[in-house]
Amino acid sequence: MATIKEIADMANVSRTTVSRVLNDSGYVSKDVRQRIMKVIEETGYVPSEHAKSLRTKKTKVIGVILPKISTETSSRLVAGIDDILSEKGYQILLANTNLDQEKELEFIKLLKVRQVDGIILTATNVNERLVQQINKTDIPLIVIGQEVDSVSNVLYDDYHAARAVVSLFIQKGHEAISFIGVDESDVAVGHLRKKGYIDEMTQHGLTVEDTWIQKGIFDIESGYEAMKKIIETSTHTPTAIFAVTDRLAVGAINYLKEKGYQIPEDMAIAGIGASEISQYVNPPLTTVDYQNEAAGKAAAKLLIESIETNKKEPKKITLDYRLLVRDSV
Amino acid sequence: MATIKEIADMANVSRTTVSRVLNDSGYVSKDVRQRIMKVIEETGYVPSEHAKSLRTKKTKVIGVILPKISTETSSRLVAGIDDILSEKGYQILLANTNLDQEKELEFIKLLKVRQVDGIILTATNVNERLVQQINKTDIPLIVIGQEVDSVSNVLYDDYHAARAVVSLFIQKGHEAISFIGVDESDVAVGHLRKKGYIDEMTQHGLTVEDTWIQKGIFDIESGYEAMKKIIETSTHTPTAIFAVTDRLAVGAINYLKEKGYQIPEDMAIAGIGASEISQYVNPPLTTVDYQNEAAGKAAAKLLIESIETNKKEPKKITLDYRLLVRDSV
DNA sequence: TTTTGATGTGGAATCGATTCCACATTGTAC
DNA sequence: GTACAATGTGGAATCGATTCCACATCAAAA
Repeated sequence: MATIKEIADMANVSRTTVSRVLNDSGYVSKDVRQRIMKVIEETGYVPSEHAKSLRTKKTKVIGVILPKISTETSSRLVAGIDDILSEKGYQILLANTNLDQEKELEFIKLLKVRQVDGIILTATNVNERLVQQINKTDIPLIVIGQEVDSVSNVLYDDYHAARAVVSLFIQKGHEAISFIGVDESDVAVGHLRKKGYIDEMTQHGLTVEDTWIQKGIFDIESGYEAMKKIIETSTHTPTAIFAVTDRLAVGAINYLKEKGYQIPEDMAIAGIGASEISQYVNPPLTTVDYQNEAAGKAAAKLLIESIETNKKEPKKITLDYRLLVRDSV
Repeated sequence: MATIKEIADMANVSRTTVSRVLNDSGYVSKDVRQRIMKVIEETGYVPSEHAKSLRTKKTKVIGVILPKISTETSSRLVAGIDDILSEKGYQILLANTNLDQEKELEFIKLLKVRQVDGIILTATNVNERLVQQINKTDIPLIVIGQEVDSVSNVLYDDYHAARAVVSLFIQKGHEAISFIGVDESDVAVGHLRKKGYIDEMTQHGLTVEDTWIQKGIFDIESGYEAMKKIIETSTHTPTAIFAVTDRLAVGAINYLKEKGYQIPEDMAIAGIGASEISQYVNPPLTTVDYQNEAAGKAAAKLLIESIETNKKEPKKITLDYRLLVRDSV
């Protein structure tokens, strides 16, 4: 791989001049410029990014920290991010925490060392140490999906989405509505969606039995188990189930079908996420579309803005959701 | 961000010595080592990757070129790759071609410039220019899913998988088996799977009518259209459908259901890919599991081996497949 | 006592770019 | 004809590490 010096020698000019052509800065005469261009063409020379980064402190790389790579949410998000970023000549450096909280911290450090121009963090739960680490990071950083005061966020409207789902059930005449959630340390999915559920119920004067609220851990299996618990332990069997993710809902459906329940006649059910399977379960699942790709795009745009203008004040964007009403209610 | 010089000054030693501690190479006395360590601790110093890369020509970054980010295949693949890579301290730099052939070439160049330590390329179709570009790349490179002579490959056994599916149909008594494929410029998915289909049919002395073979373009919609064509144009309506991807199969199912066909009674159907929806369509789809995650892992291992041993001879790995027989046949 | 080899440390070149400054040439206005 | 700005080019420092080589100690071997 050739270097700028070699190009300079071949074109009989100094490195400075080659550099000028490369970045078209400063004055270079037509003649010289063409001579240099020609040499560059012929040799297929491309400047080393590392040398450039070392000097300029810019890398054109954005670090993206994900809780898990192989989920629809993540891959849609990344698709959205990449869509905007690639347009602006940035590339994505992937960091997969595999739901390990420690790794979030580690990766932020690692990405700093690599001098990425910016970081997009999809956080699951936000603890004190993470916030500290975020605050002492001078690299532009966007957090998706969870609120962190000091930086820009792209947020889903978990609270209102949850209320909308419950509201739909109530409209359809349901009163005994049960809930499958996740741990509340996940503020967005665990806490806010639950709060939406509780508030909507309360506002309509509906009571919630303790056994109607169960927890899972994001996978289909635990949705099945949660549903089982609800059915087996409730004195009043509910007539509707609100699961905070589609996968949990699918698990619940599996259990209900196994026990001979008709959906939606015997039990209505809805999830959140608009995952692909939600269309193909039987009956098609009512869900909320969070438009992750749009979220990714929004985050990328925020980040680029922040990088290019070097502005500090954090912006908060709350995205729209769409309730997809299908046959499961 | 501190530099090695500052650390050296604070510890009253030379940069050389600090570097020695950092990489534990050469001789450093206990005293000095501890003194330096202490300063490093206190300042939270971490060496700049760029300066390091500039000097050592190593980046601990692997470029991964994907045809499309947000597909199950890709995300599983990446998950597998990351699994192995992160263990060895490598990170992934993502490059998404969005099915644009030109971009494959571009990205290979770009990744070179960024001096990645290796490249994993998931190619869709392999043309002359791509092979040329690959050959003149001195960076270790693995191609997944398509055969390229000069480099290491991780391959799916498309041909035999296709035969296995067709064989299953035949076993179940089907003779009129039709085929929904994709363009044959995609050697693996388009050509090999078709060849497997044809060969298996021929070997059993079964004839294939022209109209039984239709093409789609990887999405559900085109599966629907292909199925429609088969039904509408065939003089002999087939009794089984082999679609080369699950999505195509799902599209076909949608059409068949719409027209009142019972699956598998009136029409048996199978796909390839073991995508998540394949479990949740009704009836569950018979398909082939290619274990993409395993493929990703295999590719990553090959790549690391190639990087660390600096060996050249290309290796070919053909992965196992599993036929998942479900209610659709 | 001298040699030798292991141990310990620093100086300075190097990687491949960018960029500040100095200097040279040309054109234009007074 | 002089002054001054605009234009064009190169020298050399710089970014932050690694690494070759030289040099200094010191203990054990000859």
